[in-house]
Order: sequence, then C-alpha cells, then structure tokens
Amino acid sequence: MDTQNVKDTVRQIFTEYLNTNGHRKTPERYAILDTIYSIDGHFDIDTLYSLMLNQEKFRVSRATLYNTIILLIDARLVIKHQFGNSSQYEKSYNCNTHHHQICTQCGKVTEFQNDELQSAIESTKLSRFQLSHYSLYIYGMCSKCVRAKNRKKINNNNKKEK
Amino acid sequence: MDTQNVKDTVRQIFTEYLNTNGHRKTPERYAILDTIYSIDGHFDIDTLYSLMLNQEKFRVSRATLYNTIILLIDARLVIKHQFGNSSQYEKSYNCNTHHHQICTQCGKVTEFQNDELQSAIESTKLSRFQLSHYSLYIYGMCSKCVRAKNRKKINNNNKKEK
DNA sequence: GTCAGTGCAAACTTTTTGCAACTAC
DNA sequence: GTAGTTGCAAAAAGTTTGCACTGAC
Repeated sequence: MDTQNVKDTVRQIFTEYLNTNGHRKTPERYAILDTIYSIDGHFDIDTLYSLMLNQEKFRVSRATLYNTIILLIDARLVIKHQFGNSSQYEKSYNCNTHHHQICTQCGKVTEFQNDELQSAIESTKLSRFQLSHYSLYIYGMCSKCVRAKNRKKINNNNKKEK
Repeated sequence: MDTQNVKDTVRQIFTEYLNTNGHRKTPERYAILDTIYSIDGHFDIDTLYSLMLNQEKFRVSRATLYNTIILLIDARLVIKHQFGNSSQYEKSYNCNTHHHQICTQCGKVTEFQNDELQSAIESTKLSRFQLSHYSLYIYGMCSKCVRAKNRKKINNNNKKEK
C-alpha cells in the first residue's frame, strides 16, 4: 500500500471512530493525523508541533496535539512509547511490528524485527484482558558504550594500583 | 533466600560495583539500597522519599535519590519502568522475571509470568548489543473498562437514533 | 443555537542543575 | 587536603488545566 492510500484509509478509520464515540470531525484532527502518517519512526509532541508549524498548512496548539493524540491512540492509529524523558509516539496502521533495543548508557534506540518473538508474544493467552498492542524493550549496552566503559574501569584500576 | 540474606548480598554487589567504578561508599547510598529492597513491587521516587522520611533511619534528599538510583540501575540491582507519568522502579536481584499488562483506560498494571515467553525473549540473538534486562508491556483493556466502554457506545448510538 | 473543541497562558509535576557545605578516601 | 557527594532551591522540561472564543453539528 502506498503512502497516499494509507493516509486515506486511516482517515476513514478515524472518521468511523469519531462517529462511533460521538466526537466532532474538526480540520485540526485530520491535519494532525495526516502529519503523523507522514512521519517515519518515532516522534514526540514537540517535534510534531514544530513540524506542523513549518508546514504552514495548519497551526494547532500543543494542547490540541495532546488531546488529539489520546483519541488516535484509542482509535489504534498511534501507539505511545515511554523511553527517555518525553513520551514518544509512532503511527501504527499498516506498520511492521518491531521491537526496541535501548542502550542504557547513551539512550540510542534501535528497532529490530523477529518473527519468532512476535508470534510467541501474540500467542500468549491473557486472562480477562483484551489485547490492543504491546512493546518489548530490550535494555543493555551498545558495542560503543561497552568499549567506553571498559576503558573507564581500566583507568580506575590503574589509579588504585599507584 | 530470605529477605535479610538478599539484603546482605545486594549490599556486597553494590560495594563491589562502587569500588570497580571509583565511587564512594556513602551511608546514604546503602540506606537507599536497603529501603528499596524492603519494598515489594513498583515504587516511584516520591514514594521512596516519603518512606525514607517516615522510617527516620536516614533522611536523604530527592536529588540524592535520583543520583543513587542511576548507580543502582547501572549495577543491575534496580530496573526502571515508564508507564504512567512518573518513572517507576523495582528491585531486580533475586526476583522472578515477569511481564506487565497495562490497561490503556484506567492505567492499572498487572504482572504475570510466562516461562515460554521468557525463554523466547532470552534466546533472541542480538547483534552488537550486551543485553542487561528487558521489559514487555502488553497494552489493552481490562474487562472492567471493556464493559464501561461498551455501555458508552450504546449510549451514543441511542442518541443518534433519536 | 448549543456545546464540544481550540488556543493561550498559567499551573502543576517530575526531573535536572548549580552551588555551598560536607565527608569518604 | 581533595574531590566526589549531598542538600537545597531554582530551573527546566513535559503535560495538564481553566477559561474565553470558535465553529461543527
């Protein structure tokens, strides 16, 4: 499915969602949905805000962004992550499921796919719970930080020996 | 292993960690470690702060709590979660691995264990990455919120039909 | 016309930072 | 004695809230 097709489809899904839940169909909401589906990968509210400002298509306030994104999450069109300080968001319709590898030292986030893992998680039986989505965060150190840390340890040992 | 044994062991691990990394062994740090290992389940900085105040054993500032907890995470004695608004922490030595089920409506967090899932995650091969720990968050709606939401939808449909 | 939704600014919460005082080494 | 730590208070960062105005229905 190409980008325009996806955008049309999610707009439809959103319209249905707004109808079903008795919300109004404002231009702000559609502009936000559209912008989000133009972004690849993660973004935070601030990034989205600047992006929409620069586009000059539609100016929306941060408050509206926060409000709308709650609806989009509820409509299953966006998912929310919480690594680092600010919440990160991501479009979720027609996107490959992926997992996240996070370096505890430098904070770098890498995505990876693993079908076995995915099916193991999806086949898990949950009691009294309607699954909507999931996030797997794998924490550790990237090779770069492992090396940096080893150097530091060696320095400390040298100091002690003096 | 009983609680006192665990506390002694983690104190040793922490001492080694502080030595290896050239940090000082302050009484504040050990008091914090001790308090954390008295808590079952999740806690946030504010809870830990009040807890330590009430104990009257040792008064530490929030700044020190933030500083120390970074060391404890690095020493693999504590893990950090980020659901909800504030960061949640949890002791991690000698604890069963568990996964988290989070209701997107009411925010309720339930823990569950699943050995198959655990081994699937732990056997995943990661390139250029030294795994330290991981968190699996499963989002969805708890049975209570599913029912509440259905009632709301029915109400909206009724309104439209009038 | 009505009320949900918006923008703005202020308030609030959580976390970080700068600095003087303290203390582990 | 020195430099890593602490406590405090101020600042920063992210998010929520109150209120007047707007526009979708």
